[in-house]
Amino acid sequence: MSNPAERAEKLTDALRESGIRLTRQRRLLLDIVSRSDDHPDAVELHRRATDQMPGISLSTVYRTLSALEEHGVVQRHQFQNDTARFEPADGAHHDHMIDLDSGEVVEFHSDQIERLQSELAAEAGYEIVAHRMELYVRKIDKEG
Amino acid sequence: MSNPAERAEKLTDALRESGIRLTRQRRLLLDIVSRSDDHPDAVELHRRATDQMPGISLSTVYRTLSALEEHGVVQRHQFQNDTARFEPADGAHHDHMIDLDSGEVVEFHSDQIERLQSELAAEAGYEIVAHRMELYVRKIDKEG
DNA sequence: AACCAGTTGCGAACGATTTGCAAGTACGTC
DNA sequence: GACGTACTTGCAAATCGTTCGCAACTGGTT
Ligand SMILES: [Mn+2]
Ligand SMILES: [Mn+2]
Ligand SMILES: [Zn+2]
Ligand SMILES: [Zn+2]
Repeated sequence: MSNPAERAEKLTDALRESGIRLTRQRRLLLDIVSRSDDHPDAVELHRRATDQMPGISLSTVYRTLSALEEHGVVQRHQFQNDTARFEPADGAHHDHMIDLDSGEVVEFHSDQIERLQSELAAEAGYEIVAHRMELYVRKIDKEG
Repeated sequence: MSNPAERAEKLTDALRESGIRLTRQRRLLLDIVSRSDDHPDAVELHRRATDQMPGISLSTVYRTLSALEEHGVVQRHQFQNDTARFEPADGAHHDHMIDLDSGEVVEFHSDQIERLQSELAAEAGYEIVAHRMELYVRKIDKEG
């Protein structure tokens, strides 16, 4: 939908309008998260941030990620037995497959599943506020 | 599939065969979990166990639940922002809807979704080892 | 009845995340 | 461009669900 640079810019604009104070730390983290496509966790984001801002604290990373999440520009995912992972929240909704061997996270989407989920909820008298679907997978072995 | 009594008995048999030692604490917890249909967490199970065995420790509850999980007679679920919840693992696979207002957990199953999940994984070159699907829902408001 | 590896209760440790607080800073106002 | 203040930061300590070390205990076997 957008390259990392405009993605970060778009998110910065969204933030400025929401009245949140744009500190150096927040700008940096927003930029780093926007450019990431690998669902990093807080410690990894702190590591990346430290390259450009040596003194930044892990607390600030956590606080900033929570703030960015509240303002809807970042999404948090809590996969099984793992630390929370983050990604920019600009794209369309999608779910995740986690490769158990490599740890790689693959994104996917199925309109059909989403529709069925809504129907099943409706049948039970509910509307869906949020959902989570994760497939823990292994590469299919092509060898004999 | 089975009433709580035979359910507990069936699970006890499965355990005995697996060589695990059947202590009073394990028998009690196995019985309590088998009779539960509300996905209790460790603290709640400890509370229920204490009624019949005042001295039982929370550590033992946690250790026992892990043991029962390893032996395949109990299943653990980690819903969003919540402690781990447990249920007997004798029935067929199902997924969960969590009522955000009441906390109630509703079970559901869709062959069609399960099939689509496998197809999507296969398309990406993967086979599913495990998956998790949770719908966080609210009762549909019938009022104007 | 004796044996002993597995299990328990207790308290301490763990680890990811959050929080209190004093010092620092963004940003609207003059 | 400096000022004032409410918001933010870095640090260290707290939190909290869960796990772990260890000495005492016990299930199941001989
Ligand atoms: Mn993603
Ligand atoms: Mn269930
Ligand atoms: Zn989805
Ligand atoms: Zn399922």
